[in-house]
Parts: sequence; structure tokens; C-alpha cells
Amino acid sequence: MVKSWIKKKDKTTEEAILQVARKAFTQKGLSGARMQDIADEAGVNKALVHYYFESKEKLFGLIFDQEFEKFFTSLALLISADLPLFEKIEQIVSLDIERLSQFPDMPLFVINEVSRNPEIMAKRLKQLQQKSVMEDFQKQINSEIKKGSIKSISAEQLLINIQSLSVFPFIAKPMLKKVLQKTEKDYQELIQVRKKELAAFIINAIKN
Amino acid sequence: MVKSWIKKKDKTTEEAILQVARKAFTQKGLSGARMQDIADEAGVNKALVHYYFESKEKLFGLIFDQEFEKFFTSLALLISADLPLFEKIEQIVSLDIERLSQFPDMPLFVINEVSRNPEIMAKRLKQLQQKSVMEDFQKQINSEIKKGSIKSISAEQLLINIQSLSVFPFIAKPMLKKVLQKTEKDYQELIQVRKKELAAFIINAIKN
DNA sequence: ATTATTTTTAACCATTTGGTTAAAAATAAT
DNA sequence: ATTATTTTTAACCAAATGGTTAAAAATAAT
Repeated sequence: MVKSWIKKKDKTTEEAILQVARKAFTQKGLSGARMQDIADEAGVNKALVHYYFESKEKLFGLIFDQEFEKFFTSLALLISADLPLFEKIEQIVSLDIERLSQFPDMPLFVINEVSRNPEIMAKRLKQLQQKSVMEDFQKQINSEIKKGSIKSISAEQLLINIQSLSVFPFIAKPMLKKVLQKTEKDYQELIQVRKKELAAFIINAIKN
Repeated sequence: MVKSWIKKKDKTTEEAILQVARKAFTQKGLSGARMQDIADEAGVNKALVHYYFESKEKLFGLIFDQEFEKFFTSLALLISADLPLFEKIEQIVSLDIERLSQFPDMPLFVINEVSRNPEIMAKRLKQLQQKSVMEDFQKQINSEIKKGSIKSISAEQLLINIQSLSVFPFIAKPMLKKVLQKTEKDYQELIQVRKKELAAFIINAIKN
């Protein structure tokens, strides 16, 4: 419990715990993760974990916030950015797949914990929640539909489609790997192919 | 522990437990579900749950098998069925969304537990694992590509795309509901719209 | 009716789990 | 150097958890 009026020399212990805890929670979930395991893997006494983070729920909450933000940060900005639609789709797909490659455990973790306890999101929604984001995107799409450059579709359905196609292969990776009998290397290759082909797939689906 | 050489009069108790256990496991996962809760909700003593199903793992295994089968049954058949490609896509999407509407907790449960323990799938893969299913599908697609009726795509990528678009909105439902600020009714309506539009979206994406 | 078998329960048990406490060790302030 | 403060630990604790046991209740067989 760092007293703020005292300058602390290093946060390495606290950070080490947080890092280990993130791995534990994202891989095993709130109920599956064990405080003792977190302490052990961080090489500290369990009481120290409580000393820094009070309770399992508080620690979990911290990590959830960070992972949740990873999910939506920059995505919200991109959705309502001032970019040609097709280019925007390309950038969203590209951003998604890069982000997901970097944090592969994140989406299943967030989805899981929101499913288990939907209230957890309440406070955390800031950007996407702002109506203007989806409204602006809808306007852009309506304009394209009117121009006749794309088929009729709602902003929501299009956004769900993009996120489905980007996120699902990461969420279902262990299952898909087995079903399609892929090695890790094979599967990563498959993802790289997706990164190239996905935007075109989506654009073809809506363009006239 | 029903002795098989004796005819048993009713399976209602065993079935009641199984039903309650399914709900518990699909909603809370293996580590989140509690044997005591299952017993309580089924209105029986906890020892009786063990009497019928031995251990938590065994009970979980039973339910996983059943849910896992829901995920793939009839899908494997459809994929390699002798149907025109576009019609096949329509039927797969239709089957998926009906199945998912009926068992909304199933996909996240299966994906989760496979992620937590990939070995769990090993024994359970029968149909899709048979190479002929994906091979037949690939042949059909190759034939269409050669004819020039669709763009180049691998059977695997197309299958992943279809499943992503169908399954993700169910997996991420609590999150999407909050983000898009939908009531339960709104969201179900959104799913119904998808059921109509999704096949066309996919077909447009690949057709020349 | 009596016996055998199956189903169900209450009472336990050992282990795990999140969490606390008091003291020790390390570090900083004076 | 001494004191104050922060960091870390060992030893606990109560509750929860999966599981067991022996006996009772219910049902079936004779």
C-alpha cells in the first residue's frame, strides 16, 4: 500500500504481480484463477498481493478495465473517423487483427466476464457509448447507400460483421485448430492470410 | 447408481440433476459451477449427485459431450452435402442461427472449456475430423472458382467466415447488447434481421 | 410378509481458498 | 545513529468445496 506522499523507489513488485495476475485471469477467468498461484508465480507472499490490491475482486477489476480498454480503444475513434468507407473497413480489420495478435487472450476474457456479470461494463463504457460514434458511422453508410455504391445495411450489422470476422478466429482458436487439424504455425499462417483477404471479403459483400 | 440388470422405473431424478447441472456448467463453466448449488437447485442432497455421476469432472464431461455435439451435429453433414454452393450457405446459416437461438449458452461454453483444456476435444471429434468433409467442400468450392462463379477462397476461410458471422453475435451478446444499448427484444430482432441478411452478405462477398 | 435392492439423506472429512494479523526486514527521513 | 515508514513474510482463520460414509427411506422381488 504505497502512501502517495512518500516517493516510492520502484513499482517492480507491484507490476510483477499485476502482470502475473493478468495472465492468470485472462487464461483462467475470475473463478478459475487462484490468489496463491498468482503470488507463487510472482515470487511473493500471498499477503503481499492483498497488501497491494486488497482483494481478488479489486485485482480482477483492475485487469478487466485494462483488457476492456484494449478491446475498444482506437476502435471507437476509427469507426467515426473521417475516412472513405472502404478504407475505413480496411483499417478496422487491420487494427483488429494486429491488436488481437498482440493480445490473443483478451477478447475471450472480456466476453466471458461480461457474460458472467453484465453489470461490470456499466461504468467502463465511454467512447462507443457516445451515440455520435454509431450515429456518424450510420450517416456515412446511409450516404454510400444513397450514392448506390453499397447495398443496404445497417451500421450495427456491418460493425457486428466486421468484429465477428476479426475476433471469432481468435476466440475459437483452440477449437478451430483441432477441428481443422492445424499446427500453431499453420494457424498463424491462416490468420495472416485472413489479414489480407478479410477487408476485401467484407467490401465485396456490401459493394454494388 | 442404477444397476442395469434391474429395470428402473423413472429417470426423472437423474435427469433433473443433469438438466440443472447443464445450466450451471454452461453458464458458469467448470470452475465456476458448484456441486452444492446443483444439488440445491435440483432439490436433492449433494451426495445424490455423486451417487449418480461420481465426480464433478465426470458430470461435466457428460454435459460437455452433449453440448459439443450440438455444436457440430448436422453441420458436418451439411458442409459435405450434395447441394449447390449458395443454397448450402443459406442452409448452413439458417441451421446455425436456429441452433444458436435454441442453445444460446452452448458456443461460449464449448469454446471456453476447449480453450481451458484443448485435450478435451481429442476423443470427441468424429465427423468434421474425417478429412473427406473438408475435402469435399474444398472440391465444390474449387469447382465454382474454376467456373468463375465465385472469387478465389479456401474452404477453411469460408467456413470460418460463416461460423464467425453466425456464432459471434451469440457469444458476444451481453457485450454487444450493452455497447449497442439494446433491450433483449431489440437484440432478438437484430438476430432475426441477421438470419435474413447473412446468407446474402456471404454470397455477395464471394460471388463474381 | 419378508428380504433384497435401490434411492436418498444427514453428518462428516480433508483440502482449498480468499483473506487477516502481527511481526520481521528493508528502506527512507531526521 | 535513530526513528519512522514501507515492504515482505510466516502463521493463522473461517468459509467454501468436492467428496465419502453409514444409515434411513423407498421400492422391488420373493
